[in-house]
Amino acid sequence: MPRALMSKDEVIAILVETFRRDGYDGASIATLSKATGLGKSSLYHYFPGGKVDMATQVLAAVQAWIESQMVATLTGAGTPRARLTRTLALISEFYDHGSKACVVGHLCASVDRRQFQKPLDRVLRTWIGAIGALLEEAGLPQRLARERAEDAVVRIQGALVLSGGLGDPAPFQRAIKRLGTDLLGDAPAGDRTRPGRARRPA
Amino acid sequence: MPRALMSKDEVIAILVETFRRDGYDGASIATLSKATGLGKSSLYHYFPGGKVDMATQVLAAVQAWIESQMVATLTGAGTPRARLTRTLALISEFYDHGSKACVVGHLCASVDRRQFQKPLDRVLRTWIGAIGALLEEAGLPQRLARERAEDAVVRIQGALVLSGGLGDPAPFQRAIKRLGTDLLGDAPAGDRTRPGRARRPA
DNA sequence: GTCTATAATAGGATAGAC
DNA sequence: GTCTATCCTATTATAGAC
Repeated sequence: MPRALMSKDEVIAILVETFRRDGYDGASIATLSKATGLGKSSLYHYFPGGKVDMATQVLAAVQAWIESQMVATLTGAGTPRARLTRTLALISEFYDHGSKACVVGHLCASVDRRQFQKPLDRVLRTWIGAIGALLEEAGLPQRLARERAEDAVVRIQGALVLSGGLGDPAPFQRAIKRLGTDLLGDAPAGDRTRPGRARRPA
Repeated sequence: MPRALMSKDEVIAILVETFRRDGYDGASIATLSKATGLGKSSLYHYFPGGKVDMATQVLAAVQAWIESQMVATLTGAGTPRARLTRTLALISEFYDHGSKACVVGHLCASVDRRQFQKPLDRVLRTWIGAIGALLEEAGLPQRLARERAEDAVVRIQGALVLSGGLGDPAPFQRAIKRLGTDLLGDAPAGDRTRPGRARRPA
């Protein structure tokens, strides 16, 4: 029996890249076969459930990435402000500064989304929760922290949609910049509670 | 020769609904045929260029809708604040308060998006421009008005992605609420310049 | 674990009758 | 303008050899 040409993790990494480029509905088995360099049968060996199975395992990989990389950055050394800045840089890097789409966003919009609803839910809630925890640690009341964390993910997803549609990464880059100034502001989004502060953190 | 069963506008309206439900890549000609009640050949009569043609004409319809309905609301009677509130209500209604996706967002993420890049660009820029014009009229400096208008569209798109992924309209509803308090705030998003104001407009 | 081959279906698009 | 019938390709998925 032939040895594996690549690890399953490597296969999944290529699936992520292909799904984020073509979308879930836009990527066919043939596309994914070419991208991975594996024949269709090899793909079905790894993912007996076909595309739904692939999406499920892709989501598990994203879940693991968030729980390691992103959480590590959010809970690492330095002030909350510094950690937030590093997290935004990590996120920006992850999306190639706005020129690559989000696999999670594509899965959210896919026809089959209900078939992997649970892991999709989990990824989104983990992501929002991780950012929310940092904001709370930074002193924001829980309710506000959670709301702003949701807003952060909303803006990242929306900015990627806009940048994708315009074929221009600038909207994404502006959104990341805005998050750097908005998330740790001392007032609820929309409420203004303190006098003139420049946008630079302390 | 048989008479038209429905006007082209009616056909396009059904295409919009089908694309927003299944996505552009997720909707097949057969799907669209069933949804409209027209045979494939009838669809190709209206849209000789197939799905790309459909998307182009759908975008033209959205363009017309924004230039009439949305602009009418944004430039109608009342204070900028009142008009913004009415516009957000209009938008919320349009997305069925978060339970229906955005056809423009789906087109932004589609594989064929470059084939209707121009009308897609135009719709997005018109949309952002219309909101920006109101914010400017309300007294915001042009640069800030344009940035916040972009942020508004970003947040609407992102919230629809999130609500779609979670199967829960609540994130969208919260995003609309946040826009009601954020867009006309007297400081740049992220800057805080005035003391304690409640979120209710004057 | 990987491949080629193949089945069965769904997809996009067209022809031609009415 | 609409339909049925059809074409051809692509697609999903499986079978079976190695």
